[in-house]
Amino acid sequence: MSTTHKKRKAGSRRAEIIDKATDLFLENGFSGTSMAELAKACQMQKASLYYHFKTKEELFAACITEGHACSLDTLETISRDEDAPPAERLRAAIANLYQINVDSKVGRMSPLIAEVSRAIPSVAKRFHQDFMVKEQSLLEKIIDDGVAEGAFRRIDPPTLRYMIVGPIITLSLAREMFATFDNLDQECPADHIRQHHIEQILRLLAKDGLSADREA
Amino acid sequence: MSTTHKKRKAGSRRAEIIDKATDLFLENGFSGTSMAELAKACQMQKASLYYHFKTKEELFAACITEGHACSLDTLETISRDEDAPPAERLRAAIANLYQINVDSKVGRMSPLIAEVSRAIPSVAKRFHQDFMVKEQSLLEKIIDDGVAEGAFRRIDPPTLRYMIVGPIITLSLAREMFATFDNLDQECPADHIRQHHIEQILRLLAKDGLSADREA
DNA sequence: GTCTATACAGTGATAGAC
DNA sequence: GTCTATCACTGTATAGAC
Repeated sequence: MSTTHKKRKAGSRRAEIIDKATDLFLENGFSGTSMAELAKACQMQKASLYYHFKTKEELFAACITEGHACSLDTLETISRDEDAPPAERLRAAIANLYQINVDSKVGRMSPLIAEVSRAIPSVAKRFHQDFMVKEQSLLEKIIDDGVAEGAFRRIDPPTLRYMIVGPIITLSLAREMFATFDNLDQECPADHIRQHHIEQILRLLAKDGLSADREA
Repeated sequence: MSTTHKKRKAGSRRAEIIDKATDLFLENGFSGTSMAELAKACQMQKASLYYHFKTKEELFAACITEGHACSLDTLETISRDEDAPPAERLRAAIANLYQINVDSKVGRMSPLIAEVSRAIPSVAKRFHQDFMVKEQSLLEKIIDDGVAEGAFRRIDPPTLRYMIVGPIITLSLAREMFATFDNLDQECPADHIRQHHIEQILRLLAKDGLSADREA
C-alpha cells in the first residue's frame, strides 16, 4: 500500500483487466478494441497492461478461458441429479442454457471467436474444448438418462443438440447483430422464445400419443 | 482499351472488388482486413480502391447489400408455388435455407455484422431489412399456407422460425468458429444435420397421430 | 506494479500526374 | 481509372525510471 502509485483493490488487478477487456471485445470486436482504449477503461497506462499480459492475443485468450469458466456449474448440478423427473431436468437445463448463452458474457462470445479463429486458432480450440464440449456432454447425459428411463423418445443426438442449442445461439447472435435497434426486444423476443422453445423440444421428445398436452 | 494502364475485364471492376473484399472480410473480419491487403488481392493500388468506394465502411456496406442480394430467388419461387404439397414445399424451403446460410457467402456474414453493428449500425439495419426480414416472411408464408390447408399443426410463429433457422445459423456460425479444425466436418456435420433437422420440423408440424412415420 | 516516453510498422485516406 | 507518393494518425509493443 505504500510503494505503488495507484493500487485500487487488493490483489487481482488482472481480473479487472479481463473483465473490462471482455466488455470492450464484446462491444467492438477484437481488432476493433485498442489497448489504449482498454487502458483508459481500466484507468491505467497502456504500458501497464503489458505487465499483466505479454500480448493482446494472450489477453484475449485469458478473457475466453479464465474469465468465465465457472459458468457450467448449474448445468453440472442438473446433470448429476439423476433422481429428478427427466422433463423437469431438461426444462431446467435448457433454461440454464439460455442464461449461459444469452444473458452471460461467455455465451455471447461466439461471434468474437469466429472473428479471430483464423488469426488465433488456439483460442477457438480452447473455447471448444473448455466450453462447448462440456456444455454438450452435460446436456447429452440428461437426455440419455431420460431415454434410458423410457420417458423420452430416442432422437439422433447431433440433430437434437442443434435443435436445442441452435435457437439459443441464434438468439444470442441476433441480439449482438441488432444491438443498436430501438426495438431489439421486439425483433429478438428473448423471453418469448425462451419460454416456448422448450415446449417444442419436449413435444419432440414425447412418445407418440403423449404429445397433445399443449397448444401454442 | 488504349488510354488506361491495366484494364482486366470490361466494365465492372467494382464487382471484382466487392467479391474479393467479401472473401477477406469473411476470413479476417472487418477491422482485420486492410485496404492494402485488399488492393493486393485485386492486383491494383490502394488508392484505386478509393476511386470506387469513398470509405472502407462504404465498401463493406456494398459487400452486404449489393454483393449477394439475389440469393432469395429460389426461396421466392418455392414460396409462390402454392399448388405443391406443403411438406414438399417446406422441405425444399429448408434445403434452400441451408444453401443460403451455410454454403453461400451472404449467410456466413452474420458474425461480421455482429462485429461492426455498433460501429456501423446502418449496415445491420440494411442486412436485417434486405435479407433477414425477406427470408423470414417467405418462410412464414409457406408454413401459413400449410396450416391453412390443414396439413400443418399451428405453432407459435417466432418459436417455429427460430427452431427452423436456429440450427442452420448455428451450424454456419460453428463452421466459421472452427474453420481451422482438421476435423471440421466431424465437429460440424453439415450434411448430417441438414438431412435430419427437416424431419424433426415436419414431426413438429404433423398433426397428432401422424407423427409416427419415421424414427431417427 | 505502474509510470513516462518512444519506437516504428501499419492504418485509412488524399493529391496530383498520366 | 489507375498510378506514385505521401499524409496524419493509430496500432502494438518496449525501455527504463520510480
